[in-house]
Amino acid sequence: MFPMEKSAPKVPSDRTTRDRLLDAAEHLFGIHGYKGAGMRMLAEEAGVNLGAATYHFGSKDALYIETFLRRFRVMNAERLRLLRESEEQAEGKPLPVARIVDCMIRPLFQSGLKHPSFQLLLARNLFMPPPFLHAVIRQELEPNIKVFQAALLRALPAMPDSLLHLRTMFGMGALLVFSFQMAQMVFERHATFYENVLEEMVRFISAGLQSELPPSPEQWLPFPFPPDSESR
Amino acid sequence: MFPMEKSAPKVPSDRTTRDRLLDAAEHLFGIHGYKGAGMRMLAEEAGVNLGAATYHFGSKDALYIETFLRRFRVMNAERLRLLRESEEQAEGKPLPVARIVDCMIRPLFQSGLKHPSFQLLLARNLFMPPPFLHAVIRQELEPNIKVFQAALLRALPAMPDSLLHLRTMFGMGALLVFSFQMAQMVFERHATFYENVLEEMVRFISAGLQSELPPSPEQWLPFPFPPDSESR
DNA sequence: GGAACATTAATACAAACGTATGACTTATTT
DNA sequence: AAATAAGTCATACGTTTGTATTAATGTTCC
Repeated sequence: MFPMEKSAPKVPSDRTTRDRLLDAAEHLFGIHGYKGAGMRMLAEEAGVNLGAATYHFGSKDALYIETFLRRFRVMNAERLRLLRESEEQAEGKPLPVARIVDCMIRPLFQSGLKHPSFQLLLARNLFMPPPFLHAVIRQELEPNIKVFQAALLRALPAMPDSLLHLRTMFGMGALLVFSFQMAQMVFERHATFYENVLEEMVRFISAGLQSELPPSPEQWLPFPFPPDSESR
Repeated sequence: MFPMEKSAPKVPSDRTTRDRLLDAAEHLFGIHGYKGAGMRMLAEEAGVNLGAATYHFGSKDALYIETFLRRFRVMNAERLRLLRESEEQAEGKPLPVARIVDCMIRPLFQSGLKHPSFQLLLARNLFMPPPFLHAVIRQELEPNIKVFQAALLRALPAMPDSLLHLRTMFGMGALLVFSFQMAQMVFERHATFYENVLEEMVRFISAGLQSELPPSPEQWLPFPFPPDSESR
């Protein structure tokens, strides 16, 4: 029933079918969304048989999750790596806000230039993940968010937690929507000076984060990220 | 074949079936998206027959468009009204950036409190509209964007067009994603001090828009809004 | 009151969906 | 070389999809 139930030394065999399926899934799920891309469509684009998908992944959901995590994990790891590297260079001193934001954003830009389809998929899923993905994303993203929040709090000691949380979410929104648009530009081969755009985005978000504190004490509930859409 | 081909003085009759269908569509399309909500689901929630949808709207696409435009139009009109009102009060002097941003954002907050389902629908469609909606949105949004861009340019005369355009887009992104999350909070009856959040968002976006100009001349292509997803 | 129309209702249809199955071919192992 | 496993393939099943069709029921006006 399942591909490697016993023995199976190192998944040596395919390396083609399975990966071609993943690539096709990344591409088509990114463009059409989870509901918009059917298994037959994927199989055709990948040039494999319809049954191959069920064989290698078990179900559409599982394929979707795997497609998403494949790059999401390395992107998050890269984010942490950059931040740690910066903090080592700073030798104990709190990092400037812009630097922290840069560490957060840069991997997304880099990944977007190499894998625009994934960037579409990513934006889709951070915005409105299908229900079965929601927990996965949260679990994968949570440690990341914690670390960056902590770094920002060190850089902005006067800012209340809840306010920073809200502002971070605004920044995420700007980043998210923009990355979606950028992916389509990359897709259409509209080469642009993305380094400039990245700098500009860092400036925008940093300015927002550092803007003056509100006169009245802020009062609101925490907004979860990402929100779960299909829940109702 | 069609409901009011001739005579048909004033569409007097229903006022129930048709509107119940629109309400159900707003609710379910908002939550599940275009692909996620089927005609039978809508009919059941509205408490009407399946055929009624085809009869009153012709097709699923048409129903979707009408559901979207019903509130989108009045929201945009309200935006323009607020801006014009502010400009009259200013008597020729350029408005402060924060004021312009407020006029842009406030109607969305108000609408979100009254019609959270529509807010979900709106965020969905501004982010990744189904292909058949793309042109509609663009046409409806274009004059609005022009007016606000002009007002911002008057407030920020030193800023190059392309930079303002990019920063505006960042702001849109923050607004968009947040409105999606807010809608779900409203849904779950988590009453919060939304006026505070609104102020905070105005502050964030205004700070981003007014942040220092880049040292090097910016160079990039214009990013379209909204981007068309399904196009590839 | 009956003709003309507007609306609702029940049912049918072809297409697309995700998944399951069993036969066939290729690899790997002993 | 035989045997076992891994992978590929064509095909089929049961749902669900959006829409079309046709009959039944209200409603309106002369």
